[in-house]
Amino acid sequence: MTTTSMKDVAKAAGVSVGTVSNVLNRPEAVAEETRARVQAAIADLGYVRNDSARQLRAGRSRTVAIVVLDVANPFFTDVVRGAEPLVESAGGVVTVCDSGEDVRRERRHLELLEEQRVLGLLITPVDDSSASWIERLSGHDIPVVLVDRGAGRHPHCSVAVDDVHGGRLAAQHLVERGHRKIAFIGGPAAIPQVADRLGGCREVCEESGVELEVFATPGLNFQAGREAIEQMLGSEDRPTAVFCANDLVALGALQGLTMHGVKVPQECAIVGYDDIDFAAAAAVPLSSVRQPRAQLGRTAAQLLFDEIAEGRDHTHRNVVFQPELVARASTALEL
Amino acid sequence: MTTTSMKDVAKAAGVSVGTVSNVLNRPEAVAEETRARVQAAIADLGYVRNDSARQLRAGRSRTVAIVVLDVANPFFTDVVRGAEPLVESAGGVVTVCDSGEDVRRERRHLELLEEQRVLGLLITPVDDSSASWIERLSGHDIPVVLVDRGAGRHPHCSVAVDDVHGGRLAAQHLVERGHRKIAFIGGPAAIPQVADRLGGCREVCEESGVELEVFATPGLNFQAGREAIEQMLGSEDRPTAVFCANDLVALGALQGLTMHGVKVPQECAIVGYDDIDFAAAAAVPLSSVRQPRAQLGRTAAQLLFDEIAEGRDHTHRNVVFQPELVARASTALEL
DNA sequence: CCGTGTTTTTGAATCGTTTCATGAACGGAT
DNA sequence: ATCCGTTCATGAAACGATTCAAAAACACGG
Repeated sequence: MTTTSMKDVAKAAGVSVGTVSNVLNRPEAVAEETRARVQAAIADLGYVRNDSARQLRAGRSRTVAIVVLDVANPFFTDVVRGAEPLVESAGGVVTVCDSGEDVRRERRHLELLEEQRVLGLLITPVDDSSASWIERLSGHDIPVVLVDRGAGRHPHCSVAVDDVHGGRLAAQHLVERGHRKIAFIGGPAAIPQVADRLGGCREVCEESGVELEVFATPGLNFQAGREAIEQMLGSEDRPTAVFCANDLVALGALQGLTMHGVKVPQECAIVGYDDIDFAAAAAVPLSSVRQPRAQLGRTAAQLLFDEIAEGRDHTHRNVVFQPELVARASTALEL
Repeated sequence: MTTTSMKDVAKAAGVSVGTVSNVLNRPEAVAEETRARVQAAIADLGYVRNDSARQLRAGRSRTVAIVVLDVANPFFTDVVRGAEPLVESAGGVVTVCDSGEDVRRERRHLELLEEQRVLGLLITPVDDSSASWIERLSGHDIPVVLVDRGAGRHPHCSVAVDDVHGGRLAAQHLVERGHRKIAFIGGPAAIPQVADRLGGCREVCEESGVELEVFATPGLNFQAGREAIEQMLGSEDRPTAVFCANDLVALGALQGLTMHGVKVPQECAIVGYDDIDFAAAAAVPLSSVRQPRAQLGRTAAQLLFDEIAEGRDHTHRNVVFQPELVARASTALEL
């Protein structure tokens, strides 16, 4: 009843454990006839390799962990999809961890991943407070690549999109459309992406003398967008356009506005961020700032394996992509 | 440079490894003063437990694996979200594997999970061909719970939703709305959920003499929905309503119809399946068959831990939930 | 039949924990 | 001083694979 080990297989095939191991790992190094005998024994006993033992010996697992802010956000699933093929073709396995924008959850994951001696880590940190934890991992020889986030002066590779520029694009677009009062919806402000997008937006507003009102949300999801709209509709001198920190928030905002009979874009325009697939399929197709999601993931994985390969004499690289604005109905000029 | 182990900690603290282990696992069993000394050494050396060694000794990992058809489908992320709290409160960890509706990918995951000696498995199998593989795992003492899928006569616990009934609900709704020719969009037909939903739909159509045309798709995503519409619009005597195997397909279909200037619901009604959050926020809010997603996940995890706890004398349970139809604009009667 | 070179196989050492039987240390009662 | 009961600490034996130096088996020319 207890699980069968290599020893059992060895006994059944009348060989030593070393030979069984060879059949599994370097079949070409064992004689045709022996190999067959061992393989028969394996099939017979239903033997399955024990990965813990393997890893213990190897000192490292084959797992690449990706820690994201929200697995339910299509943006991140696309990033993961971009990274997977590369990892798998390198013989690795991907494991996805959801921090849920919560520093404590993130830390729990990091602790666990370190105990598991993962091969590498791709992470979109919740905020700057994670920095020391992350450095701890890379200090323990676990290469780390920051995703959707510049490394700043942190000692890591990174793949990011210029969020300040993205924020500018969105704001410029709205200003060009003639809006004189804009709302920004998003939060928590500690999330760097949020801060940067807002920052870019604010720059443009100041440059062009447009009023900006900020509605902070506790998270970047559907729900948050809807609630922020409730708040916004309460205020007098309502903004004529909203820029949302991501598309989920924007979809929530859109639904909130629609529920209150506010016409989009005639009475209130919307710009989102990420250009997830659902954006184009929304009630009113959303204008959005597009990021190269899959490429973000692919490049991150690439940097990770480069770092692993180069070992000691590796120099960190920081790749920055430029976002672009996709204009759709939610910011169309009134007909 | 090499990782520090318990031995190093023991030496630094001037105790034996057994004691260090005790500090970590049963701190109350070691004297106050010693404990402090060991903990200081741990912090000093930056010691991190090696999980592989732990698992090797324990013979089991603490990981509960969830294998889903598509991580990007909000239906599944909600199921996962439902399961997570229970698993974590039991001291476990969740790992999500995406089979992408591909039997081969699914099998690769299963092989790996078996090698990892996971604590348990929650799986939505791609189709029936997985059955023998899955039984192999449970034969090796890894409890398995089927998710969103009845166990039939397979020896497992299961949590499912009555898809045949769901299909009936959708069709009935459309028939009541006066439609005389309905299209079903979805596939591959080998996926049981697809077959059942179509089956229920077909029953109702036959009972009420309504014509049914089936458009098979290679997958259950956005893209598939859009392509099926291209095909449907080509045919003469076009159906006046479509029932889609899930909401992603429905959203794709909606976009396809809109792009071709076909008005929803006036010229073509749509019913989706799953009632994901995006359904209500779609261009035309989607009518959909709702499943208790989170509860599905929660119950599955519950059954899994029950099985683990009961051990030898466990009897498999099969829970079936009933779906309900949520009517929205996409099937509203013409105004 | 021997020596030499090549191909296979062996088996002990190792990875880092946890567990557990054993022993040490100590206090208090006799 | 001795004995007993607690409370703590010890260290060796697993767990199951991989690795590698060394032994065994074989081939073949002389």
